[in-house]
Amino acid sequence: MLDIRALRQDGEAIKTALSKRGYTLDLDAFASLDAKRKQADIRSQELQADRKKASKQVGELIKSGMAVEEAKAQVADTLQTIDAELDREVASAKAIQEDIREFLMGIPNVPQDAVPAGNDEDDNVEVRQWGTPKVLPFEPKDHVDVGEALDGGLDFERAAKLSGARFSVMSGGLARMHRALIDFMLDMHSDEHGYQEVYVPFLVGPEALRGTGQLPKFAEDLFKMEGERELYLIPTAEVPVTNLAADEILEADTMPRRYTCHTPCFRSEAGSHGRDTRGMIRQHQFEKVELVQMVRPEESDAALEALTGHAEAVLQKLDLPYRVVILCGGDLGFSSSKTYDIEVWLPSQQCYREISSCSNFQDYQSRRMQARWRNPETGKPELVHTLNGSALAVGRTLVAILENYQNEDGSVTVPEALRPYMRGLERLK
RNA sequence: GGAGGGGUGGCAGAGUGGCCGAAUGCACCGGUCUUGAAAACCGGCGACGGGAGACCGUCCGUGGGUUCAAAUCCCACCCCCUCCGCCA
Repeated sequence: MLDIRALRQDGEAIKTALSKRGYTLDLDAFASLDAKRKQADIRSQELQADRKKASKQVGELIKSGMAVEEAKAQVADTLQTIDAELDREVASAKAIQEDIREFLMGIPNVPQDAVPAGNDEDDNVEVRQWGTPKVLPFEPKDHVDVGEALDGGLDFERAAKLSGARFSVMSGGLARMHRALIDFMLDMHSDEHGYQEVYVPFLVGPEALRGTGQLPKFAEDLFKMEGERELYLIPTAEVPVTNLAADEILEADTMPRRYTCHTPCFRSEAGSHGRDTRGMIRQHQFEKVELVQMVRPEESDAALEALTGHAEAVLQKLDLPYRVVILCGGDLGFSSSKTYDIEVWLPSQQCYREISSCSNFQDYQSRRMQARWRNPETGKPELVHTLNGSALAVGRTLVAILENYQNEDGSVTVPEALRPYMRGLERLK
């Protein structure tokens, strides 16, 4: 959510910045809502103040010895006049406040200056490359062919029997490698990058989803539970982990907060029919190790660079070639002010595919969820900046390993860094 | 599932109809003292919205209600704790 004061003061500048992401901010609508709000606010506050004064007067009269009924009679007329108008004014003030809140909740975050202009992923700008795309001395198979050929490997048909399209079953060595990847990533972030591992609920209420920005606009992307309680399957650990700070005031000496968390993620993929239907690139259920940070505002730019580096470190240890791109305005997520995507090399597609997304949300999420810290310089609670990134999407990491580490005989070499997590196993056959 | 207790400022905790946005303690900030620090003492110190400001309004888990007046009384819901039962 944007700061309403900023919108009043710098409406035009914000509108211009938002146009970079293809969003047209209706400043006239805002101005008229805000004017209406102010009018209703002032009027209802006057009435409330008058009413309060009259009530106090009754108390004072009684105390000075007047009979209760007599004291009430003194103000009866005033109260009657006020009451006639008050209910209406308060109700309309409330309604307009709510309208403004909904209006604000529907505006995406303002892209930073560094975000390049552009409409879609084709306009994203490469920042750096790491490693050299592997050239295999044979025709590379894609991860589906590699995985299905393994002894106990990938099985999409049985997954479909259980749950339909976009699910997978893994077994044997592949299932173990999948689990090993999670362990490997969590250990790395805890031991080397200074994150605290957390375990969180996989079902959350609507308030948490409003806090991070999935609701109210993107309900169709979520799986909603049946039952008397309104609960949703999390689409990413970002939701429960970032909301740990909701409605809290963090002490400065406990910051920055850095959390790493493994969860399954559930996405309806409502808007992506026909895209990536083959294999496990785009699934309704997948595992992800997430990094989340809550930092002082002046530290968030540097924190994004560091966090992105932490995600990159996983690929470096696994020796998987990748590149980092900065998302253009049109491709930027709703709540983000700046996002780096990390894309891993897939030999079968001869291109880089997204495996991580690292974002700085600045105070956009924290304002929605009222996540604050006590600034020692001012003594006041101020909004924190939040960031997160995948480090990494586990399923896609597995895809990248299957493709980049495949051998001509159909076996898959286990990346060296992963072997300690797989009891020394060197090959999947 | 049954019985009871409870949700108040950053934390702890008082407050059972008007003088309460709220005692007190801790924490925090400023000052005195001190070579410095600690201690002691003095003062300050909730959040949000509006206003140039004086100020005004809202907020005591949430939502309704009673009343001229609600943290305080009534109703519903949510959450937490204790005991019993059940259970991975």
